[in-house]
Amino acid sequence: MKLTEARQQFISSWGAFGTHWGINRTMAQIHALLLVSPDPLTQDDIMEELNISRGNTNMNIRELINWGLVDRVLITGERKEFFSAEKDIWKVVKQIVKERKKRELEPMLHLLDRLEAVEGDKKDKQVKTFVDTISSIKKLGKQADKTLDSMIKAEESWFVGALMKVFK
Amino acid sequence: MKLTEARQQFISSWGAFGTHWGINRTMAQIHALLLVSPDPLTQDDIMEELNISRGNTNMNIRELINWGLVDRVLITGERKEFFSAEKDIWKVVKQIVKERKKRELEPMLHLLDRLEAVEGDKKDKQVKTFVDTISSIKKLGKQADKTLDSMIKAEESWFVGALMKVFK
DNA sequence: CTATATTTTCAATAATTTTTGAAATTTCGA
DNA sequence: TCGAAATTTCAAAAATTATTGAAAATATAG
Repeated sequence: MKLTEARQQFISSWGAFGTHWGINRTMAQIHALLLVSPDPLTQDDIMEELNISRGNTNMNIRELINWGLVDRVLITGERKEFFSAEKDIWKVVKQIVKERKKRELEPMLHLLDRLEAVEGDKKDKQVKTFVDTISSIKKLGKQADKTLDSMIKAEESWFVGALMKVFK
Repeated sequence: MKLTEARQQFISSWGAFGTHWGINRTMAQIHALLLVSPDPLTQDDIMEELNISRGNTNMNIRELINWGLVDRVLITGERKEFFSAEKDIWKVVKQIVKERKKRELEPMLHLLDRLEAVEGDKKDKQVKTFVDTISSIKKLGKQADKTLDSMIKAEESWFVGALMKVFK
């Protein structure tokens, strides 16, 4: 397979992959493009390569910057802004975990705290099932929260080596 | 907070949560409803409780059954089908991990295998960056794959206790 | 400061995904 | 086997989400 074709396949699959994870196709494609680009790209480079409009490109680049996955790069002598993606995949994963934990897991845990305190008699089957369900989700969620915190702090080499031993 | 309100909040939040994970709102809401229902429900119960159409209800129940999160339950003396959700949250998480691994991670790893074999001179910066990116994603992906395999086999009690020690 | 290049915004449009509801099919008791 | 109840299907409509493109805002060179 030729490089051009391989790049296209990667970009398109990364885009499709993203949609399964609540990330829009274009954002994932821009990310993929920057991942396989040795040098920083401008907005125009990205527009041209992916055949998307200026507005779309701009919005999604900014979103990637918000996620901490892409950086603005200043190149001396150039007026335009350049963009480059973090290439260390372990850092990328940790960054995504960190953001999603903050945006989704933590608010969910706070909600569960409030819901667990529902009024009513625990002998009522409805109440009991509700409280039991909420409690068990909360318990697992809190555990996941702690585990992810540790993961965010961990080194890849450590992760790759040590985790396998634990999970036997 | 009253039970009715708490249930509604849970169902609605679980639905919103799902949309961030590529699961449609209704499917997540049906799942939430079944999670907090002590007894199995019929399609009509679900339609009424969530105010959704018969077709929508039917399709999403079927999808939940495909995911292995909901079971058809036969109740003697009743003609209608009843549905109930797996209540053990650890089993639910393992089931979701198992399915997503099969549907998303594994195909992605196969693609990466093919893409890694791109033609071209590794001294070419474009080629080198491409291959390096693909390789590092593949490496982490394979590691995640193994780790998830072990997790799928693990007991919750073990997970909760032991994992924390590892992640310091 | 001015002119121009560049970036950002956002209302309108397009594309995609979800939902409906009625018709077709299947199931099962009598 | 028949007929009513239950389930499934799926084309059309609605809702949601993504994309465009042009105008506004901003930044910078001269």
